[in-house]
Amino acid sequence: MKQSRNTAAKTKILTIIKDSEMALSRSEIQSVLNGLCDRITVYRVLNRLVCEGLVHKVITLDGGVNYAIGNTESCNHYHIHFSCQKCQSITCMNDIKPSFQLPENYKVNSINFTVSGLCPRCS
Amino acid sequence: MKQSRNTAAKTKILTIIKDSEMALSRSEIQSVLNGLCDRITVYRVLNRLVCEGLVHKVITLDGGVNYAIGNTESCNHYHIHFSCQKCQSITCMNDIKPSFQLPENYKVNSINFTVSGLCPRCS
DNA sequence: CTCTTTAATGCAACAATGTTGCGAAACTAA
DNA sequence: TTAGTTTCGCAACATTGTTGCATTAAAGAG
Repeated sequence: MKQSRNTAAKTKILTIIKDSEMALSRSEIQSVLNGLCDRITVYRVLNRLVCEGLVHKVITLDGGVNYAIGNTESCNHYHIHFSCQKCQSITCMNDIKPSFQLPENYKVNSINFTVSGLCPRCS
Repeated sequence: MKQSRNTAAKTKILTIIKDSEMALSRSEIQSVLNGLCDRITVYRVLNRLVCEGLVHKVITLDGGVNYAIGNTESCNHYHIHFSCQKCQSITCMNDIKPSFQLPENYKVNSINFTVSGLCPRCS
């Protein structure tokens, strides 16, 4: 395993994600960076952060990829993402676990559950 | 509202989706078409089929867009998609509805619930 | 069956996302 | 300070998805 370094880009991007209440896309992050680094570097930093378990991906209803703070494992297991149709925000609802019953013979590894509607601010 | 026509491409694509047990991507559909029509036409046909409520989109865990037979409305409301990590198949589990409890003030419109793991054939 | 209207198609062009290779820069440990 | 490795920026490329425009074809009217 490669040793990872704390570069300016990585630190800044991690801070941006940490300070955001909602999951952000690569381009949203990029626009806050004010040219601190290249587009490709943002992709690579995000991949590294996901690998290192500091950040996890959130897939939006239309297939967009967003990033939020937190470990992928704990995230994939039984928590809900809320997607507001008005303000477009994606929020991790860490405490809410859905329940469901699959037929036998299906082995569950992870789930991705996105609920779409109106958040408290917009409703 | 535009009047829709039953063209060769549309008929063939609808048949492919109907006959498939799992949700297919644009490129998978394309490769079965054997050059019957253009890439752009496939996109347009798929969009039309979704508009007409004959087909619905399924977003995979990594943000890919797949298509499966059936109405979007009925699909978005409370049914699960199963994604097999081995054979990559995406299956609509029409009968299984997850249950969950959101905080007050959240208004739910639709859900997208994808469970990932091993299907019966692969486990 | 032919004509007319309008939807559908193919092509070119474009935009956005995401990846890879490579040389240059920067970090870290000795 | 030096050597080794990681990260960065750039160029290039692949894939997905959309739009405008001229051409083709479906389907109803006569």
